[in-house]
Amino acid sequence: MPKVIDPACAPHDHSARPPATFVRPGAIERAAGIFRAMGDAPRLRLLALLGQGEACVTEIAAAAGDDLSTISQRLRVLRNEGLVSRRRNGKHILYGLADQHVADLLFNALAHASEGRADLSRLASLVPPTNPTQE
Amino acid sequence: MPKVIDPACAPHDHSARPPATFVRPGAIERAAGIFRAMGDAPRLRLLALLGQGEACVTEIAAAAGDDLSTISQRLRVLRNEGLVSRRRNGKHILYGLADQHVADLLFNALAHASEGRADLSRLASLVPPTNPTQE
DNA sequence: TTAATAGTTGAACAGTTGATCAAGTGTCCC
DNA sequence: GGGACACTTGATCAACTGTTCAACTATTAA
Repeated sequence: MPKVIDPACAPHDHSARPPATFVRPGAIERAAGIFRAMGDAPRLRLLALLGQGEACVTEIAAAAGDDLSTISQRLRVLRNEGLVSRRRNGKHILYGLADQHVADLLFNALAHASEGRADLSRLASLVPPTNPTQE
Repeated sequence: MPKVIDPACAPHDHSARPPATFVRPGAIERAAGIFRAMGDAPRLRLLALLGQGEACVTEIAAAAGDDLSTISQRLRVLRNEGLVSRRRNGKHILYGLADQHVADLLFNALAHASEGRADLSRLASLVPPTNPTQE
């Protein structure tokens, strides 16, 4: 039997550790908000769609097979966390990913989610290296 | 007033777009699960703590000022999504970040959350380039 | 102005989730 | 074995979240 070197909670000291507030508390809360907004499959699918380019609400609703109102509510959540951009074009309102950071986050997560069982090269097309929201 | 070039939903065609299933559906669901697990401030703070190195439950509970049971429940959620590693050391169970991917995700999110108003150099110490769970 | 299209917002309801407590398992030491 | 310590698990309950429906605002075209 492998004897444990230290009887207690060995290699690290039990009390001489810097407090959890190593990173400013506000950042944690904001990051959690961002994750919470992305932590819903329909909403994440919506973001993935926007990763392919801008789209108006009607278009998104058609692609998702959902109600306009439902899509609008989902977009509101994403917008509240600053994850999507919004601009008007006539009668339509075009949504897109807010910035490259969001695209990176999305890509990273999908890469992790597909780890070891899907070819990541397919994911690359989701978020091209150039800015997805060209203007 | 700037006249709109196209009367309808201009620059992109309204129906000639590949379906949202550009990335396999399972990956979206898993990624959403990961985000959901990280989308809670106490849980994210816990992950940030583990980013500094392994820790046992008692230690985490002390740092967070929370109940053992509460911490255990939070760890269960994170473990269900494969975000943390677990190994026994005598009476204690040491938790850590599951892999570098999780660390990257964490770092990326905190970087985005602090965008433009905090120096990111501080965050770098949270997730060192070397693997945080040395064995 | 009126009608039609496009989207947002508020309320209500069902489903989910997180904290807490009590009871359980596993490991160490005597 | 027995007791102490270190967790885990199941149940309960309050709080939150997502969807739906109805009513509302905004833009365009006639």
